[in-house]
Amino acid sequence: MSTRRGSKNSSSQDFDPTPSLGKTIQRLRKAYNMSLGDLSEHSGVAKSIISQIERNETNPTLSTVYRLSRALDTTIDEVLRTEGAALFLEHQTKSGVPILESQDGLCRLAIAGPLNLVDQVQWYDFRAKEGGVLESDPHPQGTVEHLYILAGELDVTTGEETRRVKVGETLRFRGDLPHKIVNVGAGDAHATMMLVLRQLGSADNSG
Amino acid sequence: MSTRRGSKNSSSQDFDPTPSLGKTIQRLRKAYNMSLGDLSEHSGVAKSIISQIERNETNPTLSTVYRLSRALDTTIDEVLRTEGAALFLEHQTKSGVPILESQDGLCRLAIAGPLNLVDQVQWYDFRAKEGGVLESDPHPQGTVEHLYILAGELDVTTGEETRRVKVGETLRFRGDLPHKIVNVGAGDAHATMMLVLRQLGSADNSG
DNA sequence: AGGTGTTGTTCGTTATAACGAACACCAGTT
DNA sequence: AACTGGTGTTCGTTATAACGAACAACACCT
Repeated sequence: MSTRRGSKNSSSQDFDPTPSLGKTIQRLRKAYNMSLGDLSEHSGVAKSIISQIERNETNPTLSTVYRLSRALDTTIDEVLRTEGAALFLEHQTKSGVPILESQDGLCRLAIAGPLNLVDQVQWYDFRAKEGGVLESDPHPQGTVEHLYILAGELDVTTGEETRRVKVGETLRFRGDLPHKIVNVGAGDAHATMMLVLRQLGSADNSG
Repeated sequence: MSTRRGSKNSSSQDFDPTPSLGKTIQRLRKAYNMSLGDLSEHSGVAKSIISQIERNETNPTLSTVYRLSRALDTTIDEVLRTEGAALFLEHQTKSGVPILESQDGLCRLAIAGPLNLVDQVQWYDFRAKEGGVLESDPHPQGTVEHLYILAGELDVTTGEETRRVKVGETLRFRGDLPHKIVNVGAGDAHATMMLVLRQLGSADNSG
């Protein structure tokens, strides 16, 4: 009944406490556009360990998970939460920040802006492979979305209207409606996306 | 103290990831009336380790925390949740099972019945030191509470009415009202308490 | 092509989490 | 009082989580 005796590949006896942990860490890391080295430096955890954790090859310590969680701006229990695997789009949250990522790798939306501004403005790096589609649920009322195309060609549909945008162009549209972005160009598409949230109080950023 | 050997910058990121973990584990263990040995056997974790975890003298592995969580009929999530320390009564939940315990040790309500019947009947071992008071919020509509006194003398107040019960007596009263049990005897009091929940559908124990 | 910087992985070493057995402690019993 | 069965703690050993450095795989330059 030894749990740890030969546990290398003995994944049968006591099944993985958190089968999704590795995947979750990796998803968050990528969503923040961090390399293993970045995350290592930022969290204080050796990158070799992070690599192993992501591949579920080790059985991390609480302190390790904790440090990673902090570096990823979330909490231990968020990270450990065994959420059902996402189908196409999944969105993590914590402070309401959507981190979108397509499972098949067609699209990725990575957080680019500073985390502490998350309540006012959210700033993403959007990349889509050929044919990639990103569908978004409506953001909060009053949200305005800006899209600046760095590469490729996109169709943006918001509400009933569709617009085509190319490299160098900027599109500004309502983010509080369901919207969809399709990479209609020949290769990869790349854009900077900014969400400006409606300011409610406006006086709340002290301290 | 240090998380590990000379860590990068052992400044702020080093504080205990889960200062409450040890306390939580211990509280749950005691609430289930388990000894370290019992929990060890039930969870597969060495009792020496459990002891150290409870005293926050080690930095457990996820798998360890996981096994403990399972044995305590809860999830890693619940166990790690940094809840504010309880004042007088605190109640853990998971499946709705109240585990009541007085911080100062005057009263303790320990789960006695099998966990899988938790939806139909909850069965506790109640102990109170001299002067101990247990106040309960109302249980779900239709709940009937039974109290069988094993030792001591208690005053039970439910709604507006108060009854005094002594050794050997049984009291049956509505549990869906706020109620209070006071140890009015000279020494410790001891009773078996059973909550019979109102059966709603009765067809829901498949899984 | 051959650097050059990046990525993630592998590898040997060290610190330590987990283990089991021995220990100390206390309450009940004879 | 000594004994007994239970509690929680300690102690030496073993397996391994975490580490850093060396490695490999890939892209991007010049």
